[in-house]
Amino acid sequence: MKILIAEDDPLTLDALATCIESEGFTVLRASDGREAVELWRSGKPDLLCLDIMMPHVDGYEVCRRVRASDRTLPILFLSAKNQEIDVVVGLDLGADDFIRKPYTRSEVMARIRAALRRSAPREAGDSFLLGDLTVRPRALLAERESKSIELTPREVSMLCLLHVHKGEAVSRDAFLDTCWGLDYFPDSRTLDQHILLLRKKIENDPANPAIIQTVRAVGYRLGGPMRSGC
Amino acid sequence: MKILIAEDDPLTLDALATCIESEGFTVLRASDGREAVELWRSGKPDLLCLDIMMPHVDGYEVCRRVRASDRTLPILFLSAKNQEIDVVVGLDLGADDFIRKPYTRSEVMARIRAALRRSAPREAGDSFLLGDLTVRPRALLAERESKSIELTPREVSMLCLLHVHKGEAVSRDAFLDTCWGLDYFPDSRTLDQHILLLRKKIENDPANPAIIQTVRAVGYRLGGPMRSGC
DNA sequence: CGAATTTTGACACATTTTTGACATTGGGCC
DNA sequence: GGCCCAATGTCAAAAATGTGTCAAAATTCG
Repeated sequence: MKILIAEDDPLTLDALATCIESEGFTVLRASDGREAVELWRSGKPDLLCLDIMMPHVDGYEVCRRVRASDRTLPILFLSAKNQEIDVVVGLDLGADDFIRKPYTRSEVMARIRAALRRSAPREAGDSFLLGDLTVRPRALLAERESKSIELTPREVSMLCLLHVHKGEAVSRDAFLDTCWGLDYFPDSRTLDQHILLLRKKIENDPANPAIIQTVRAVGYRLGGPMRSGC
Repeated sequence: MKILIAEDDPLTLDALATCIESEGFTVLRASDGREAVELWRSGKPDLLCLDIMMPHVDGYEVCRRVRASDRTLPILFLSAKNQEIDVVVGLDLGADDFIRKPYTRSEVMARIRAALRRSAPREAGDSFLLGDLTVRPRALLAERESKSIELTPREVSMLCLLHVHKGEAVSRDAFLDTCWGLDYFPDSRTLDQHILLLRKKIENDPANPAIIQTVRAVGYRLGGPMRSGC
């Protein structure tokens, strides 16, 4: 993991860098905004720590330029500027966090860890939520209020497919392609049957499915209020 | 977008809620940790704001429980506790941010916006607006004020056709060509019938269609604000 | 072998699509 | 304006289609 630090005061820069390196990260050092942008382009860091006031190009401007081509790279401001308006400006420029001086090493590290954690790609096999149900693919389990429901590999595979396509309908063909062999096209009730069993297992009221909704002529879709949907 | 606030001081809770609501969010209010967990399960909020010190179950514990089944929901701590160790504990529990008192409204809002922005890499994709209606073709859904309307594939196809030709009339032949088989020429009421059903589903007042307007002798066209001077 | 899982076929049921009959609307024409 | 005609709106019912459900058979796996 590479972290870029842009800070014009050599002492502060060094203190920060030492601290971050001691946690096992690689540090790229920039002493002004221009250098920061160059290093960002050449060094491919995983996270930026930017001071606001720097020669040539200030931290805001660095943030703006980076965000123009990378909307997900974690960017943290570290600054003595203490007006909340600056915080608001910084965050609304697309920064992920704004740490005011005086800060402690441990807080800076905690915020860096938090930012990196968020940007880490989710692994397949991680647990996820389906309504009030927690699905743990690797354990072949679903849990509701600490009650466990055993699942078969195929059932897990179906739930994962639905989860991956959360918010949209998943066609019956997609189910057969993904959860069965590709060239499998029975004119049969196999898929319906599996949906039926799944619903009996995981729905509170299998007769009125709240989790697995059917989309006639297409397939199925996850129900419930979608988070992050606008 | 729903935001859950857990805070045991009624005055603080109310001030926060008012502020957040004024930015257009829906607020779920919890006055202790237990309530917060219940509301989280039932209300499906998009973000949590947690006070640390609360009766029954404290903010840390709420965070722990939520993170046990949802690793991506944005969680912000708002607290008077001012030791950086608390900040570190909070963030390392998986929180996304930690805002200390005294905070300003604008900073809280900026940090909420930042957290929501990160959690919504969700590409709105191909969903589009029809008046006050959001159409999500891939989900076969339309939404108005968070109420879902189920659509059939044909209805989606018709709405998409109208949307593609937004601002101009779409001929009946075009509908039949695109949404039905090409060489389809019944002297029948099929198309009218489908328009009728669609209007019943999506129009506020189906008798006076505001979305799907008929263009006599031609076909139909999307309503709403038209460019003037055609 | 026995248990769990998967598949199949038959049937009922619900929804969508189409059709035909009839009412209503709007525009051109006298 | 009033009339006529074609285009569209509306309804109810039939036809077509897709799913839910069950019981039983087939398969897999320890």
